Amino acid sequence: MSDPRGSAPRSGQVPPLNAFDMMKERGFVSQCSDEEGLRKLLDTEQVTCYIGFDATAPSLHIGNLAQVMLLAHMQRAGHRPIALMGGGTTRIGDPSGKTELRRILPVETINANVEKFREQVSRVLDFDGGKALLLDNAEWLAPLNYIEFLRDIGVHFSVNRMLTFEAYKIRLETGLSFIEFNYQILQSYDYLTLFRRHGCRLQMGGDDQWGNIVAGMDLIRRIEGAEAFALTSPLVTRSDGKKMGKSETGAVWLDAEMTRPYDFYQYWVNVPDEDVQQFFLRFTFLPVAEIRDLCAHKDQRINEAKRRLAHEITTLIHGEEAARDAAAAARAAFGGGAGADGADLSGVPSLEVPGAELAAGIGVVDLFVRTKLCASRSDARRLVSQGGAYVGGREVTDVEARVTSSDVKDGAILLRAGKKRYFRITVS
RNA sequence: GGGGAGAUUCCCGAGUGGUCAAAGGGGGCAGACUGUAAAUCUGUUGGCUCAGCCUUCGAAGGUUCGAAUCCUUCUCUCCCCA
Repeated sequence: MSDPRGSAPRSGQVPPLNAFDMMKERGFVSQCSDEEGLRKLLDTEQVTCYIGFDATAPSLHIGNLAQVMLLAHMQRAGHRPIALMGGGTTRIGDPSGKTELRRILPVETINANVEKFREQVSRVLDFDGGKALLLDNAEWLAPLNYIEFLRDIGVHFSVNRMLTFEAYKIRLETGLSFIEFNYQILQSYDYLTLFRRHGCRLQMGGDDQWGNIVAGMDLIRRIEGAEAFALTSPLVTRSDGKKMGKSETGAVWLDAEMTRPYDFYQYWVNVPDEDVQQFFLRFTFLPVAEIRDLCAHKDQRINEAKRRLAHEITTLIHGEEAARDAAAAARAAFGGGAGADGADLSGVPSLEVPGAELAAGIGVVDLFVRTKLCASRSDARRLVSQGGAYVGGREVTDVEARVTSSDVKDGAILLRAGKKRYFRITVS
């Protein structure tokens, strides 16, 4: 249970017959091209399904993780997921939901991103023995011949119809370049290719992808005369209206360098009450009944559930040890009061400062800036004057105050900015 | 190709010669209230050697005692006509 990967489906296991209902129960279903048809298909055979991922950032963030989790849930239900990296389509840019032209990334950057994704997705999906596939659409998009493509694929697309899609309608107001306009055609071609090569018959994605997915489905019907399916999930939203995956400091990434495991863990602990169940369902593999149980309580006990949620997801992404460290650090910081003696602060970011320098004394303002707790000296002054700066548990009220060796406790100094941000200074 | 509109601080968006580091909203940060939640209220939100100084209003020049505001050129964006 604590290592979700441990219970991945074994080969030869008979697929449970209700993958569709599982998705529905866990909140993954928003729109479906043919609910009955898909349910029947999922009941009768192992279905290959895919979701595409952009390669615009050097790491997946937790919004993408929602999609990866859908694939993982499908895998556990006995089906075969394909994670398709958009190494090729990213060279174009998807206009869906965007109001501005996306800047086009250099090919080398895209390739590097694809490699990072490959590693991250492997943490959640089990690729052993072809139980899941990881592909890059650059493989078939890059060598495309323009004339042939127009002749074989382009003929099947009606510009009139494409113009009716909401995504393009919006962009029509502000401007839509020709290559962006082709995104849907390329994504459709992806689906067709996966159908041909891997027998993929289900494409999933977020609600914003509905148009693109359906277009691919149509293409398969026109060219191959075969039935394929489309299914979209509601975009993960937070009840407080904050953008999913955006923390105070920006997006929450899966990469430990970009978002420290401690912050990753804290993100989930700080989720609004109303969202806990929804996140459990989509981001963990816990049985639905158990989730309902965990989320049944209001008031303080819901925090219990939040910690469990954070533990499950952090374990999945960063491993059990990192999750434990993060939990311990959080307990130390919030549990027994800030900087309680003997607290385990290993998960709190830290900085080493030469003992000699400390002996001479360092201005609080300087120190807070050095820890990145404050963006500038002005910012640090502001923090102090507003009563949000703490050194070793004591509030600092004087901007001119200095931190010296006498502030060291157990070989370190714990700094705090506001209620939640901690930083540890160690002496060398 | 022709005509028109515009580029303002993290975002949106006021601002047409001094009282502008620049209204208002959003977001962020801090404080109060709490459950490391939400909602709400308050303060704050360019930088610094901080009662003062420096750098910002697409870019570069110019006019002026003084420019985000006026002039010139350039770059980019959008709209309309062809």
